[in-house]
Amino acid sequence: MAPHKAPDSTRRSDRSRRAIHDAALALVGEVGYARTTIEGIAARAGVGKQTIYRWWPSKAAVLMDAFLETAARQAAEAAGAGGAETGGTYEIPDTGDLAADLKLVLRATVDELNDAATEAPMRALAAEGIVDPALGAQFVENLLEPQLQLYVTRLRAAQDAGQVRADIDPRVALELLIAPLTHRWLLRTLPLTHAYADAVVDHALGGLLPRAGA
Amino acid sequence: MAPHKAPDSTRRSDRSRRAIHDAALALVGEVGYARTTIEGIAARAGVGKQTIYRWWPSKAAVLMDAFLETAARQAAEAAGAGGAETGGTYEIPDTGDLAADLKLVLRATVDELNDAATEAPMRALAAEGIVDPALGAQFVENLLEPQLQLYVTRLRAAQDAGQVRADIDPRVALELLIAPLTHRWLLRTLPLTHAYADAVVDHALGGLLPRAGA
Amino acid sequence: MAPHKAPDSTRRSDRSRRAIHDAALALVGEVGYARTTIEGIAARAGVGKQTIYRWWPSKAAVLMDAFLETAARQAAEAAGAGGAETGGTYEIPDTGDLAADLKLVLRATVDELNDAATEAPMRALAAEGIVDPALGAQFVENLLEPQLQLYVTRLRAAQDAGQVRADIDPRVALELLIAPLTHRWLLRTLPLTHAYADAVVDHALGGLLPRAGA
Amino acid sequence: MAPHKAPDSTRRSDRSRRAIHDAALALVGEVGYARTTIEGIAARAGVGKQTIYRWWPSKAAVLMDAFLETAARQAAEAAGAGGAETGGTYEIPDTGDLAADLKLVLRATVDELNDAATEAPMRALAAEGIVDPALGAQFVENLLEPQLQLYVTRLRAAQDAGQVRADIDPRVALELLIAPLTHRWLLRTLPLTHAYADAVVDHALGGLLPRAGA
DNA sequence: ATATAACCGAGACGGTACGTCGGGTCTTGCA
DNA sequence: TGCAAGACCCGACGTACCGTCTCGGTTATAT
Repeated sequence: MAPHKAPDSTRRSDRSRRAIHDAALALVGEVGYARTTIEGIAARAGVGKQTIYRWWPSKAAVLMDAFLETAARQAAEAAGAGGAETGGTYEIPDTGDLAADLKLVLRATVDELNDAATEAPMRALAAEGIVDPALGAQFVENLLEPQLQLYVTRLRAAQDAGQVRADIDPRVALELLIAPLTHRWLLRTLPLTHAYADAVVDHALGGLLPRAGA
Repeated sequence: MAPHKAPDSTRRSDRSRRAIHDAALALVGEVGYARTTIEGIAARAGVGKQTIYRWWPSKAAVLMDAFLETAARQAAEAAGAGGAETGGTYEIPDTGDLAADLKLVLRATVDELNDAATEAPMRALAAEGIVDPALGAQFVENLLEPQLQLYVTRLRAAQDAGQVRADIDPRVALELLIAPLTHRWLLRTLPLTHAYADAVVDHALGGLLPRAGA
Repeated sequence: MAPHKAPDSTRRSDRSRRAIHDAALALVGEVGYARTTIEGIAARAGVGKQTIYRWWPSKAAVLMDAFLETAARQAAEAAGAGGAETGGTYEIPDTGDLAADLKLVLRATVDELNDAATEAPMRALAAEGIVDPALGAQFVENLLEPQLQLYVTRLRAAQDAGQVRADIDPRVALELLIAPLTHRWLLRTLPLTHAYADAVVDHALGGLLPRAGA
Repeated sequence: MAPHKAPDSTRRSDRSRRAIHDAALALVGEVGYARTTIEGIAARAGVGKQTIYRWWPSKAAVLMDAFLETAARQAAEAAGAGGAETGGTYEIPDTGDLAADLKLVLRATVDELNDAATEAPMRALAAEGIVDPALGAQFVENLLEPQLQLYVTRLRAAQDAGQVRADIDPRVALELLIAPLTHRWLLRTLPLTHAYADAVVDHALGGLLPRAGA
């Protein structure tokens, strides 16, 4: 199990790391994931191929890293800017009106998913994660799950406030809200709009069955 | 457009077509989608590479075709066998108990998705469709949408019977039911079980908000 | 040793045969021998590939046939025109002046070899014959040897007339005259000119050694 | 011109170069030129195809290189061995008896041409050079012309010694001697023997015309 | 202050697969 | 049955990238 020469990360060139991230994201955006190659990234970044292979195990890993870095930077900026993020990464607002809060957040999510700039690499990464379990786990753990936890938090708060039934499992509830958006985005079955986000919230909150009082 | 010599499909070898389908499915199952090559499919099928390139534009298209063929055959058999399918392709039962009917069908879906035999090619196809819009559209149109329509039908019947509120949009409702399963399957966030299917049905039908009468 | 279905040559389409010859010669002239393909010949001749494979064993054979046909036609025309040919195929003149007669014929040969129109296919055929003994034998027997025999005849006549030494072997003598031209043409060592033809005749007739009487 | 990335020849692998030469010569000898493929050479040499394409433009060029290398090595060995070569590459002997010297050398040439081991690749190269002017020029310049110059030297010496007429053009004379051998070898008209070499020398030296003193 | 060890750019290397071309065989439908 | 058409299996083409491997060259500690 010789680790086969672990490179010394203290001597790693930050300049190269950044250039590789940038080149990878740019190329995926321009020509798509499939036609993005390690050689192409290296050439574009002005970097030797070995420098990529030394630090990443695969093309997908490079891209993932680039994403995580971007996400981290954005989070840092958000935190720096102080305020609670909307569609971003920070926290779901709690105005007391659960429906309104969820619609706000899910509309922001819709906008984020519909953003042309990030769509290609995002899809590529998701697709790769679907096929490659290890990468998928990383994707979920680092990018998706933190977001989902925000919903858990918000829903628990709503339960505590009596706005959501106590026998609801927040994890299931959150998937009822999030999954339909993901579904439309990934599979492109129907357009992903604000109206749809609203409808999802309304249907999920209200349920399908006739209400006793109605 | 691109005339580029359309081959004469009346002279196409059915033997080869079938062999290619079989080889493609077998290889994807055995070594995974990424390591399945056109060359490998051709060799396994005992066929010239050109025969694949003559009739399909890509590896994904071959696989899609193989799936459609399989699905069509199963549908034909199901129709021949007469009965209403459960997890299959035919029809959602209507016993009058919507929750029970949905749980039955969704549990079957869970089993289908968890089937080790079809998982690899199914994931591969889905992933490819996520990145390639044309393929994705074909995937949705031919494999997914027909299934979804069954839910629309069943939900409308439930509405007519007063078991579902009239202001519910069946399309949205169905996505509330299906999307969470798809979500767990594609992203592998948490295990996809019968219990989860049941929970989804219960949460979706009942809604998150406290019921007036409760 | 079943001849594997000998085709019935009485039912052969003369139209196709000619079209194939023409297409073959045209293509070799236009794109060169190497880039001339059986498929290309068939397409150009408006003929099925099988029609070529039915009657010829190889691309070279088609070309050879085309040449023989052309040569035969020219010979027929020459014979019809009555006169003795010069550089052609018929007969070497005998004016009593051997040197002059040979120069006349060899100059005509030079012109023939330098003819741009026939050069490409001629070279191709020669080259193919150099590598493929069977084809080479055909080439020699049908195209070259008949020409060489004319020299034998003329040289014997010269011997009979006392213009050439009796101990000369006409076969060797003829090769002394012809081979240098062929050599320059095939290997492109130096330009192939009338002056060279004359020089070859002079050197061969006079020999290299000092003449006793000189 | 064609920038197209010139490879850095200082980093070229000598091991590969040699292996490719050897494989090429071996294959041409074993299966003939036409059935020798780049792919086959690469496989036999244990080399990637790209390594061949990186350094040579064509199969013929590989073979030519292999020949030149072999010839150069033999020349070096001959030079090292010190002595004057016979059929080889070094020098035509001058014993004062021109006829005998020429017969010696031409007989050696006959043996060389009849050598079964080198015949196939030699013919292939010659044939390729006949069709491809660039390759032919290389063939002539590097392999043929150096040999021919030896004859020029020897014939001039003979002229100086009064053994050959002063009005003889050594270049034409040499072709009178060499071309007939080449002719028989390339076109396989008649067997190429020592006796023929002798006859060519005798006919060329003595000439065809009756000698004054005879 | 200088060795000496790493990362780094560059790119040649042995490979695998690509998508295309053409070879030679076989089948179909027309004359 | 000959023929035009062209699908078929196959082998090779020349190219693109893979991941590994040298090669100098530049840093950047550790003597």
